[in-house]
Amino acid sequence: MTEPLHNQEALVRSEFLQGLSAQDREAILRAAQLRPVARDTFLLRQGDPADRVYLLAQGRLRLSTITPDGQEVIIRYVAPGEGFGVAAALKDITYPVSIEAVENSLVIGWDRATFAELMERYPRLAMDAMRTLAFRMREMQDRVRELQTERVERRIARALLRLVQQTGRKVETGVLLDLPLTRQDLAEMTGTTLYTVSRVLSQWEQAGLVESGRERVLIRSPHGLVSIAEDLPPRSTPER
Amino acid sequence: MTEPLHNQEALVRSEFLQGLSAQDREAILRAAQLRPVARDTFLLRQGDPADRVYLLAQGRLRLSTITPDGQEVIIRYVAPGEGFGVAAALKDITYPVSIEAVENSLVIGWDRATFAELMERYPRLAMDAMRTLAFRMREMQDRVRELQTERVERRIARALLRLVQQTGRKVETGVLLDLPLTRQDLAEMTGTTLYTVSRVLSQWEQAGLVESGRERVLIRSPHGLVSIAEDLPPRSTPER
DNA sequence: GGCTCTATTTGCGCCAGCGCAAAGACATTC
DNA sequence: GAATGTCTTTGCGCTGGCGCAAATAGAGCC
Repeated sequence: MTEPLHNQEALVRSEFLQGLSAQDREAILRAAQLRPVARDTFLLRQGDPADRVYLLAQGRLRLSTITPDGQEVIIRYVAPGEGFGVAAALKDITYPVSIEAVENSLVIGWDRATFAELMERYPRLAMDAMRTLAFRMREMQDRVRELQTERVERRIARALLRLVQQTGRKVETGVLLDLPLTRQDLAEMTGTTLYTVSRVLSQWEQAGLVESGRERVLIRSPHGLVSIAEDLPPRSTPER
Repeated sequence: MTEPLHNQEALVRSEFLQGLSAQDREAILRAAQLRPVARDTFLLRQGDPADRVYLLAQGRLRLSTITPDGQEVIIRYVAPGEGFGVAAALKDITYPVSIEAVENSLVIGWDRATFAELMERYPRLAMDAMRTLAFRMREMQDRVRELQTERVERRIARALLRLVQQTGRKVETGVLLDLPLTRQDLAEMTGTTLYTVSRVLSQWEQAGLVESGRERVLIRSPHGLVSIAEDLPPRSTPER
């Protein structure tokens, strides 16, 4: 957490630093601290004092909450260029999620006061942060709608499609989700159990839609998943 | 939507206008337009261009989305002093929810450009708006966690307790939810059906926890609901 | 008071999805 | 390359909650 940083690819194109000149962006980044987070270790834990705002430079993070009785819920995955901890540092005393690296990662962070100063000095930064929050808000709203109105199969399809957007890597036979992803992970993203996820994936594999293995999912037919996620009945889905 | 406004009780104490001097607050309010919304009419519809930021002065609003196949989901109720439309006006082209008055209401609104200017002139306003967004974010996150991990009965208990916080009116025999609230509404807030809500309420009525009628719920024992919402098993709730 | 409309309740049958259990498939380590 | 640990699959039985249908209860209107 020592030396400064300026023009990493992911940071330049970050949602966070959009409307800013290269110069301002550099100034903002110089005020940040770097910190590597090794795979399978936690950057911070739910309940820790929320004193920093972060941006992911490299790698992949998972934000999750755990209920008192030990059930985990994955709030979202973070890809390079995305910010996190904004809402918490703004409003809460403590972080509401635990943050774990699912790959070796590099995060940059500002302490709360510094970030506040920066927002004051660079109103565009404040705007970007707000826009980011607004965007996350909208995503969460959609997720609530999904959880309340859609069946498990459809939710899983949507979750995969979202991951395709965020981290899909095109290969010869389809799109590979470029992160280690267990059945349990998918269950925690969609509000079901690892058993049901496994059964659904098996079924899709039969149908030639996906190809999945240990901690690995390859989507052979994104279009097929879309037709499950949307409404086009792939099979005998009764009217509802 | 004509004459200005300054010091309504609810507005002075609004989450939106917290860190501001009475003077600044007044200036901000003067830049807004007033608009009454009669009970059971819509202020705006999902899909309308998101060109305004609002604050509720009086009454009660319901924000909801509807799925293509006609299922409705209630995102939240708005109480006096609360802002809404912030995220949409910031980021989206169109509003993602429809907004209906469940009581005769009075809203004040700024157009997007004016609000942006105000935020620039009064950084505290920007901070408050951000803090509000962050707070909503957190609420939505909690709701997702609930939907994924908790059973229907518990979700209904939580929804009622939230309403108690927001709109509970203390009466002799308990706390009355001071808004017209159907079983269908509760179902749309908690991701279940009006049938299940009805059954659960009947059961609670038997147990003396609530007293409910047509579009009306009175909580006789908030404490009893809490013990359902939390973990203390009220009866023979098996371990998990 | 009677009519109409909407909200509520409850019996009943059904099924999507849960979760245990046990077996099988990969990876990793030494 | 054998052993260990984790992840995945699938059979099986069960149940929470759904949703139709039909009866009942309020509330407002004339």
